[in-house]
Amino acid sequence: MFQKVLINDDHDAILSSITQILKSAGVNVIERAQYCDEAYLKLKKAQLETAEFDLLITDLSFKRDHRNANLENGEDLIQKVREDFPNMSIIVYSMKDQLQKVRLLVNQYGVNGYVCKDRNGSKELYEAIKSVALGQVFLSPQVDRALHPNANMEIDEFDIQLINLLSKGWSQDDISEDLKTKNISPNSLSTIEKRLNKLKVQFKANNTIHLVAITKDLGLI
Amino acid sequence: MFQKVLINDDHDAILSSITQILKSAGVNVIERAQYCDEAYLKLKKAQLETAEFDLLITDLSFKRDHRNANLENGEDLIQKVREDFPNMSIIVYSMKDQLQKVRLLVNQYGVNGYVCKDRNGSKELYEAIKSVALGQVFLSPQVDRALHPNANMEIDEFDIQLINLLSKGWSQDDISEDLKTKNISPNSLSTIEKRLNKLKVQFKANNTIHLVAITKDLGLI
DNA sequence: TCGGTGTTTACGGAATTCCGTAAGGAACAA
DNA sequence: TTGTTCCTTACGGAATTCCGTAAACACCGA
Repeated sequence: MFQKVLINDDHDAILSSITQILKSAGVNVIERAQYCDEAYLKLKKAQLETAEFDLLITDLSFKRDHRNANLENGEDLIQKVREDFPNMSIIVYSMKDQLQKVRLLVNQYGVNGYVCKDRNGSKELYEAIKSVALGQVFLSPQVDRALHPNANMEIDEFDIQLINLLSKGWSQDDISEDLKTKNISPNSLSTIEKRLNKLKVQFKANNTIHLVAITKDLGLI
Repeated sequence: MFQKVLINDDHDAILSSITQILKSAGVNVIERAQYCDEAYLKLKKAQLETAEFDLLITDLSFKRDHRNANLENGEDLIQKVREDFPNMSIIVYSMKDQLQKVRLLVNQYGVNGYVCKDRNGSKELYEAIKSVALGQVFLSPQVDRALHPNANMEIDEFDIQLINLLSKGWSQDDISEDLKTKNISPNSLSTIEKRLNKLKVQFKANNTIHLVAITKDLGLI
């Protein structure tokens, strides 16, 4: 079992809950953070004192407050942690259940577990901690199929970026021009329209506004 | 202090946390629900047994799952509870911190407290329970100004509904026609355009897509 | 090399949205 | 009553998006 664990979540209620779970799993040293910057500093400090953490449990979404944050969300933190502590285990404990996001975290950042904060979140987190301690990867059942890309729709980075820019107020023409200046292909207005049409069919969207709203709900952007 | 309290939240971790808080506030009888329908049934059952609850603490957002829900979210539940149990105290304990939503809940549904699940959510919930027990209305500091409408932008229910329908894929013309059949005024395409223009200025949106994306991020829709 | 397939690009007309101008009407104070 | 203000409605041209057709091009297996 893990010896020293850092938990990072902005809700005090969740921190208490995770602490309970860790204790019942047999973890002795538990530290808490409520900001990603704070979490990172604690990890660094432990490293200097050669008493490193061996597990990080973190949320993804953090509410901003008056402080200005360097690492704004869990994804930023995970990216940084993976650079500096490649051997540390990471479990994500989040409300998000978007396959896209899970896949990114597991495949790109190599997180070891992904648990959905949910009706049974506590129980699943307990299982995740035990599994990850044994060197396995744990995914909540709801997002398990994230890593089995078979049954999944084909939408690539270009599509995501497209919708993302639209949601930021860019016109289709803006996007086309921008891609041309950056020499990124495809970049024609025509292709952008075609891609959007494909996406509208896939997501059963009546128009572009609808498409953006749907994908926002899905957490794709 | 309250005698019998029902808590309703879909996260088991949060339920445990609230239970702890209630115990430390001196509440003896605590029941839990993880679905709005379940909560409503428990309230009704208690009424039949003439052992009514005197406080309901509920979340607003509930994840759907395989069950089909009658009451889909906390707002539905509160509306129903206010009809059937006009004297019951209600505290909302939610992630949402949108003034619009808070104002609606307090003014229209007469909820007695609104606590933001937050870095200090547990502490505030404890205070809220004590205040509401004394007959006061408690609002988290973050949303306190919701009831002081002075510094707030003027967006009415019509505006919200407008953006909401747009996000569901309706065209401006669709909306106009629908309003006409329902004899709701204003309903002209022209006014819809004008309202949208005003909103775009207010939210610094470049176009309608942008507007929908922004208001979705703000939780207005 | 030759089709077949799929993607990118171009183009044009239809539909919709955008945006300014202006008239009609209700509320209100002088 | 009159004038002011605010909201609603109407209209028209410009801009943008929507949608179908079709050509250009790359990739790949036969």
